[in-house]
Amino acid sequence: MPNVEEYEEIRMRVAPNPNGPWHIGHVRMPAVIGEYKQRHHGWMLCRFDDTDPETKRPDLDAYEEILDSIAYLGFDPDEVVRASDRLETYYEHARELIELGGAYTCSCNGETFSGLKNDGEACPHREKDTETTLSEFEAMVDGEYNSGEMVLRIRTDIEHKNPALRDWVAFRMVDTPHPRPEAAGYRCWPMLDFQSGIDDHAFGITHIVRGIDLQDSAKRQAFVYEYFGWEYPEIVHWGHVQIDAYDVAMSTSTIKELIAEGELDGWDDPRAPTIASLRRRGIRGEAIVDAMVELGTSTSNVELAMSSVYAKNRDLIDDEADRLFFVRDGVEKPLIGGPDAAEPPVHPDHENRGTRDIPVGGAILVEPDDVPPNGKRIWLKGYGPVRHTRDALEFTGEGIDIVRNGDVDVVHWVPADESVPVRLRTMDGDLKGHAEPGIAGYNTDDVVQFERIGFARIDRHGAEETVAYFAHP
RNA sequence: GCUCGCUUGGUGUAGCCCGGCCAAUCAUAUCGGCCUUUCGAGCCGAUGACAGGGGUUCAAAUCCCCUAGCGAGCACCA
Repeated sequence: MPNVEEYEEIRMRVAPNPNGPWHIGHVRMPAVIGEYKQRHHGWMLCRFDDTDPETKRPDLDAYEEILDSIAYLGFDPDEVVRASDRLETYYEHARELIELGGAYTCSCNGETFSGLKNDGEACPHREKDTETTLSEFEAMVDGEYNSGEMVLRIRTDIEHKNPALRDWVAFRMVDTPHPRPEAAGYRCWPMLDFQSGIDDHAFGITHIVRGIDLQDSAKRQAFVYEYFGWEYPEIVHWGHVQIDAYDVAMSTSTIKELIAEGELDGWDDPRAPTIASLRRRGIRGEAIVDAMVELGTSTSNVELAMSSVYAKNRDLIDDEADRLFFVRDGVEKPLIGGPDAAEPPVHPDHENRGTRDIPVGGAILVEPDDVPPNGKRIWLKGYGPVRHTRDALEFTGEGIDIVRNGDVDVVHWVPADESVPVRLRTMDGDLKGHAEPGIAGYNTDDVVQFERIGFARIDRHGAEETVAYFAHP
């Protein structure tokens, strides 16, 4: 953040549009702001920029879902507001701005004005007197126009060399009522650049972070700040984030469509690049925050490697995740000789957590790739060495040296009779298999490590099967 | 078309404002070794980058110019 030493308190805001649950890209803002707040005793506002009841229509559930996502990341905004509660404030500022000669009402249609603007020519409404503008604006506020009939424009510089800054729209009419009952009566809505500009000043925001798509916003808002004699906050623009490892596009509307079409089970489908999905997979918010913070705030577009998130998460959960065996597509083999049970450790780094006692029975399941060729040995982890003879595995009783010498692979296994059917949901689809009986003792939200496969979160124990979500290797 | 911005290894990042300490930092990734009854973790090692070209300077990743590539805005979306 630039010039932090010049402020007593760094005040930042995250300004989501509540038009759906968050995907991974959305959390970059709260992650970075939240992290900064914690490091430098900053202040965080969550302001819902819900000023478009029509094309980016707010989703009433999203307000809470977004706050929930922020909490999941580990942050707590100091204040939460909704722009749709603050219309009167925006109107007041608009009136003041009109008095200052900074705005005028305009009834040009979009195409007409666009043409004039691109030629650097003013429209006839620009020279209206203040009284007319004021009364027309009140008529806008009172809802006397229909959508498209009248807007309030900021008077900037109609010949500005950057056409994007010329006399932009501050308020427009929207016929569709806002979904929030409290705001449903309003028809005259501010545009983002106006609303956001007013609010950033009203809340004493010192540092704004936003995407490069809003590069021109500050330049537009600067005209308003100039009229009011305000000082513009410090600003950081950053590029877009892409996430590798996902087939599904990171776009609220795309995900929404895929869910509607049944391609995805919901917002928490493991294949969806959403916060709900990561959460269900047992990935900690902190891991996401760390990875996001590492991306920095460069203006170029960046790609977040999920492996980076996984590495962070592994650090966080490895120590407490108990070990379990899970065999995918098990091949059943009779087991001849050897002990009746195995006692592998609950966690190899923490002997004091004890052992898992796995009954062996007369046969076990191993993964197809782990079945050794006839006559060759494998070491059943936590149990001992066996040799593949004809169609069975025969206990040989050799010492661990055969593994140390590199001759024998160590593989995981489960008893054929007493194992639990498990469906492991992954980004690449569901895997069926069997886990050792001890899995029944874990509850929803527990994160375990399936040895030689990876970490997973226990989702539920159903009548037919236990469901787990795969986090990462 | 007009305007604004960006470009450091596979990925991300530090450095760039205020040129030398940068034969370029750290992380992740990949590969190899040690350790290990797992995947992981740990320890050790390796791989690998200043978009290209000019200029200024004793000295350029850093300043200037050009080229290329990428991105954004020019909405009564956020």
